[in-house]
Amino acid sequence: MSAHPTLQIYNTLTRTKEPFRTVAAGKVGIYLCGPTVYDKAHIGHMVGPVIFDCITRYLTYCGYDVNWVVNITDVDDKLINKANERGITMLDVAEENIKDYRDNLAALGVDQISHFPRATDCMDEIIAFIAQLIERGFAYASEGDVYFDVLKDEAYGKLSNRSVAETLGDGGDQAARKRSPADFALWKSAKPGEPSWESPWGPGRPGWHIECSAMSKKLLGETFDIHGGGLDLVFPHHENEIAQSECCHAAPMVTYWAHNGLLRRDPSAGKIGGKSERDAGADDGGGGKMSRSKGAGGLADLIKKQGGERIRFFLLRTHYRSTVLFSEPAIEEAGIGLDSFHRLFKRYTRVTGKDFYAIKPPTKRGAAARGLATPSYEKFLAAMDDDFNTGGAIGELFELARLANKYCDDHDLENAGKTNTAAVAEFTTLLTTLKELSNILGIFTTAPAASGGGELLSQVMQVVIDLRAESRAKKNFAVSDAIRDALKPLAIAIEDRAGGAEWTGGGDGAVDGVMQLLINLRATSRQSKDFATADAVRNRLAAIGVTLEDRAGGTEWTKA
RNA sequence: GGCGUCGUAGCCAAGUGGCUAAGGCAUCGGAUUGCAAAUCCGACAUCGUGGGUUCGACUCCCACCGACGCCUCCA
Repeated sequence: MSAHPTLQIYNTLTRTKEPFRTVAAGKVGIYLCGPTVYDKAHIGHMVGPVIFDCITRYLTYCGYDVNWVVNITDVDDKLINKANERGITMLDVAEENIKDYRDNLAALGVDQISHFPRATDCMDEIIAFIAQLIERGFAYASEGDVYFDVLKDEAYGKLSNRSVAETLGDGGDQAARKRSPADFALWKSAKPGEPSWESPWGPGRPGWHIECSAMSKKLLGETFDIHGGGLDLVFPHHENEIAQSECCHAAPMVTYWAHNGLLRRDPSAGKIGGKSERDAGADDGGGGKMSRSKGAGGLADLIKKQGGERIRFFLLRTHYRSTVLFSEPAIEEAGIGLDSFHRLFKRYTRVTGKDFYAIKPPTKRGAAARGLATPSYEKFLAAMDDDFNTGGAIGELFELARLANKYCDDHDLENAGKTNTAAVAEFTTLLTTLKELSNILGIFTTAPAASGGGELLSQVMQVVIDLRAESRAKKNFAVSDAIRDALKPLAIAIEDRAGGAEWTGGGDGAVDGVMQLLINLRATSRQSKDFATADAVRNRLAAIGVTLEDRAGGTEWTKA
């Protein structure tokens, strides 16, 4: 596959959208700055991985061979401090948080990463890189530290659009060792008791920026295609990376610098994990701010509560360069939209007897007969071509869902139209295209986890649905409606269909609730001398291994 | 202060120098349903304010107001 000229990518370096071209034909190298693993991840750490996962999927779909690297910074002051606080090693701190990070990525469906290098695994490359910078006159050793000589780099400041004069701070604690306050550390000498590595300049550890230059060179080469990260990394991190790599190689480091927007919790609270949160100190519960401790540990819990697909979908609704206001109600709202797709997938099964998640759509961009889906298909790709506009692309997914539902309605595919093979084929094409496009976004890749409550709930619900169907057949709507109403507080919804009722929802405690509903139904039936219904309840529960025992204080149920 | 980003309906959010400014949530009608749910159809925006450029701007330029980011660690 050759270049893809219709794709435009916004480049921070030029502050414009540019046509996409690659360093090597057909190949794309991507480097995304990953986390410093001194603590648990927060949702803001997922923005980059999710969008780059989509970018990788899309470029792969367009025929490129993508190599995507996400680094892990596992040596740093904060890790050392955290290890000391907790009385464990820096390595322990890193391992714990890397696991958390990777679990979170997996839950959000981020599975396209090719390499996951850790700074501590690349010490040789880092030291060699620093040595080369010294040799070429862009860095100098000073009292066991090594600094990058910013004044030697004429291009310094080009990414963040500032002059060296503007970057001059007070030089920090190590100012006395620097030639210029703007110089930054490539190697930091070890203080007593700190983890350290041997180097030509004495024992120490790498500065923050050098690992990315060394690791990207190792895995992607001196010049590669896309470098990503949060907008907050533009300066100083990425500016310094460019300085290091381009001075060392005398070649461009990256073609496109792509920075994602940051998450905020509240319109006035600043970015998540940002300054306003750190300054807030103890959690005062006010202002909608998320304290660092709460925010830092919250992602795994949030995923558990909301589900990874919802969070991914929520993040993808907005263009990646925008600021996103994050809140749980907003995620839940996104989930409501998602549910309408899940219902359509069940409808597909009712019509065709097949599983939506088992559909194998085309995996490469190209001409295929897409029938009624064609306009939306083209708009979807046009949106992705325009700087990976996932928000616009998702709009087309909803459009496809609407078309599919309408087609199903118009052709009565769940009933009489089921045998209309041409119509079913057209309907299938709509769903296949929906699968093809949602694969690019990495959503709807696997069926949602079964409702909480497990197998017993499914069995008991079947009993409830059967009983209700019989009531309806006898026009005994008082009973059938009472059942449906009683399920509502348990977060279980019933939908009546031509082929029988379907239920969704439930969760922890739902089994008890449903059982109580049946027990109550049996009691009221007995009161109204409807012994047929009362006995049916007991007998059918017995058939699934549940026995009812009437006691003085009420009826109890047990599962064999 | 310097350098940037942004301001589209009740909320979220695409997009365009000129036909009806996507889509989602919510709300209100209608079809359908025993009643619901689901689904479909329909209603719901003079695009922050004020100027300018233009035959024509929400889209380009300037100013102002407001929000946010970076300039120190940060995805």
